[in-house]
Amino acid sequence: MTEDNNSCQTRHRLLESACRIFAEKGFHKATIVEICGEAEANVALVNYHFGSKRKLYDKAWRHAFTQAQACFPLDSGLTEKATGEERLRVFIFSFLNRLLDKGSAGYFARMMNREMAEPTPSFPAIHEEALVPTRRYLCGVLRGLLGAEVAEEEVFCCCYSVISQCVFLLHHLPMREKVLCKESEMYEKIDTLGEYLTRFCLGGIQAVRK
Amino acid sequence: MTEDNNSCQTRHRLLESACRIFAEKGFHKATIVEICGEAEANVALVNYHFGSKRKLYDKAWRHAFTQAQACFPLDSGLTEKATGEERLRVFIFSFLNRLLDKGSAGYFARMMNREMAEPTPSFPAIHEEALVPTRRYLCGVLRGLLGAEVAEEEVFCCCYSVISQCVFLLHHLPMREKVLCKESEMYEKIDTLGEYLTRFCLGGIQAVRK
Amino acid sequence: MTEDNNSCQTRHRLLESACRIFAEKGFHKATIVEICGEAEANVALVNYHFGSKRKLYDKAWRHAFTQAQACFPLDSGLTEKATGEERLRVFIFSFLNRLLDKGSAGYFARMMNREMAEPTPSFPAIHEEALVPTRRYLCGVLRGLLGAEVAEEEVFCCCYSVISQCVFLLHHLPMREKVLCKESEMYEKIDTLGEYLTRFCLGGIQAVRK
Amino acid sequence: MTEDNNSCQTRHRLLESACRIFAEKGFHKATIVEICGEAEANVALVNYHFGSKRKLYDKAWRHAFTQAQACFPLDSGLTEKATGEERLRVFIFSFLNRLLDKGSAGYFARMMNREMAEPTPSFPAIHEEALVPTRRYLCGVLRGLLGAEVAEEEVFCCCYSVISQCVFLLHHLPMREKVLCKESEMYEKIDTLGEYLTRFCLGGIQAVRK
DNA sequence: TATGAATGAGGTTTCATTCAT
DNA sequence: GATGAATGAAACCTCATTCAT
Repeated sequence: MTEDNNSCQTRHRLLESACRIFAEKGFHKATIVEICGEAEANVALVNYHFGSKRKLYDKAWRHAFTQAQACFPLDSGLTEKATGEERLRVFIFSFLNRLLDKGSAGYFARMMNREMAEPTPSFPAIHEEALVPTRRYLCGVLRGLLGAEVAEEEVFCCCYSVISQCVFLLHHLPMREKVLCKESEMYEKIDTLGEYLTRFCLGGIQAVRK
Repeated sequence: MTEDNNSCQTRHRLLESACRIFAEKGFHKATIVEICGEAEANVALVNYHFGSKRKLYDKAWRHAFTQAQACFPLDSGLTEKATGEERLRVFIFSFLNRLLDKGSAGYFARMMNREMAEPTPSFPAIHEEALVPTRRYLCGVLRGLLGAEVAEEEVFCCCYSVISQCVFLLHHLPMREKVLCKESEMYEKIDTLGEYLTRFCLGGIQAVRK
Repeated sequence: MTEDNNSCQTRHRLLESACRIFAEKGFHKATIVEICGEAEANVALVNYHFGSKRKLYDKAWRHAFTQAQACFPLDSGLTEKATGEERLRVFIFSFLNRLLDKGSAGYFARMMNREMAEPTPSFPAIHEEALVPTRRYLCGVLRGLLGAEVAEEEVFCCCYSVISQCVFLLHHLPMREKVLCKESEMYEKIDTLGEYLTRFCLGGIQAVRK
Repeated sequence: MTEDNNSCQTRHRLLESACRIFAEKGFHKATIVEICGEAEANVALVNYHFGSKRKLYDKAWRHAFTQAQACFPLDSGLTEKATGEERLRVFIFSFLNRLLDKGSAGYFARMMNREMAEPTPSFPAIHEEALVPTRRYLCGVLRGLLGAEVAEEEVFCCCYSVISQCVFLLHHLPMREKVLCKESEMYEKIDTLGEYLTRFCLGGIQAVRK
């Protein structure tokens, strides 16, 4: 936040618009004209403030990631004494919140959604700075549940199992928006959903542990 | 399929190229020039034969879906006496094969990968014709495992749990290509992976059933 | 000429306009819009026919060089028995004509004028294909005048002496156009000028030969 | 030069940067941002101090010309008794030094190199203030060598012959940088080169004089 | 004097689509 | 059926210049 000093309002407005529009349309379909239009700024200002569309995107995903982390920490409210099950539950709920938030805390997840299907040149940096740390945290939680004798590879697979089920919801967002699939209304209720996922995953983990 | 009569070779070549390139690059980044280049056809022929890029895409995903179904039926090799567990295992393996196939049987899955993250106007039709039937089949399998007293909603959730874990692999393909994440090498082995997923999902289902 | 088949008139018009405008304004100040305007063609056609502005330039200088060679061959009218002095005179006159021609035979020289002061990425190819052969021809002529015992380096210097004096005229064109320097009116008379240059250079060559 | 009072350091830094960058890239390819970047000044200051890019260029070439004159006077070290040949030799060496100097004494020559190929609106003033006086001086030297009965026009031609051969070297600099033409290595040695040019020109002059 | 921000015009390129043959 | 040429809209980027402070 110190380097992105908001001394310039327009610059900040551009960043906000960029986050929203990149999240909504992805890097390629988002246009500078649209971002500037929303920020009520001249198109040349993107290049003035950020250098290029790509560099703006780099600032934007970092900005969005910071907001997601701040709003929904992965270990929110956990004490040192929390059990592995509690840690997993909290992770799942935090992750779901990040994924389903319709405001600025959800921008990063939506950007990642596109990034996975159609990576931009920024992907390696995103992976390094945002995805790997998250995965590492979850692996730690899962190791606690699986015990020491389970192979690292299986911890890793469980990690993907948990994440994939959460992410698929987001993956599913456009489907729901387009198709209005009434059966999936329950997905709106994060509580119900989180409980279900926790239960399912704990069952799966149990089975993996043998 | 009768209208797709291969009376015209060029038209067929265009369709094949379109499948490959739409699968590789997605609808938006694929260009007509490239598709025609690969098919050794004139650019005007896309519009002549199909009307527009969008209509070509419509033919292409259907074509790709047909191929995926033909190569990897979801109930491949099952007899009437097969248990629920066997049915689930076969589903997972078939689905994984569709997802990871590098040839024409994998085109549809890769198109869907993009379609989920960035739906085109064709999405509703795809959903209706391809995704819903698949989901319905899997729900049947899961109902057999969960028993009659479990709510429909929970069957539905399990269905998403199974599918999401499979799909995430594909979702992860570009990431793996870009980042060369060595830890996930085991994902190459469909056998190992399928067994893992079957075990994890059966555990999860067990937990949901209580 | 065989690959630049003029089967397409617009393409040919574009090439002609490009030669004229690149010669007049140089690569950087010439704009695609202007070239297409003169050729009465859509701006996208440059990229359609040639791929990019740079590739158009590549076609253009080659086209212009071909025209210059065809109009004013360096050995125009020489027989096998021609003396060294006659060969030098013919070279100087041909070269002057290429430099001072106001039509298409002079385009290449004017392009080179810019290319020398501000080389484009095409320069190495130009040098290789156009400049080196010309220099090699003149060096042959000069070797005949200087005799066998003069060092290669000195032949080379004389070559530059001859060329530089010719080229400077062209170099001087914009000056004349801008300043209307009446003293230099004689430069218009290629005859007078060519005789002067021949005399001066022969004197210089004599002095170098000792 | 009194108006160029160095009361303002920033203004002076801008002028210095402008000289260097205009010499390196020419008027058109040099950008205000780059000049100001090198001078560590704000982009608005060019217009504040000089009015426009063009007016900055006007100050710059004059500044550069002054430096060239100060470093390498055309009659450096000559006494009143010096012969015409000595005067010519000194002129050629001074001129070569101005052309080939890599520091600030060479900026003007490099600006002229571009100016000749692609004149800016400043050209008439440059011609009047810088080029004509130099030419006039050389004509005086040549008149001494040619004698009184040779026509003014021929003195003028000889003047161009001398200058053109010198200038061509600079004209050739970018070519040498791009193409690494090893044959011309000797051109690096100003001594060798100056002697050669003096000899060649004296021979030419002799021939013109008949 | 100096600054950071803002502007607008203009440039190249890409691409789906259409036209005439 | 098929072709090559042509079109126009839209995208990103650059840059000299100007404004408000």
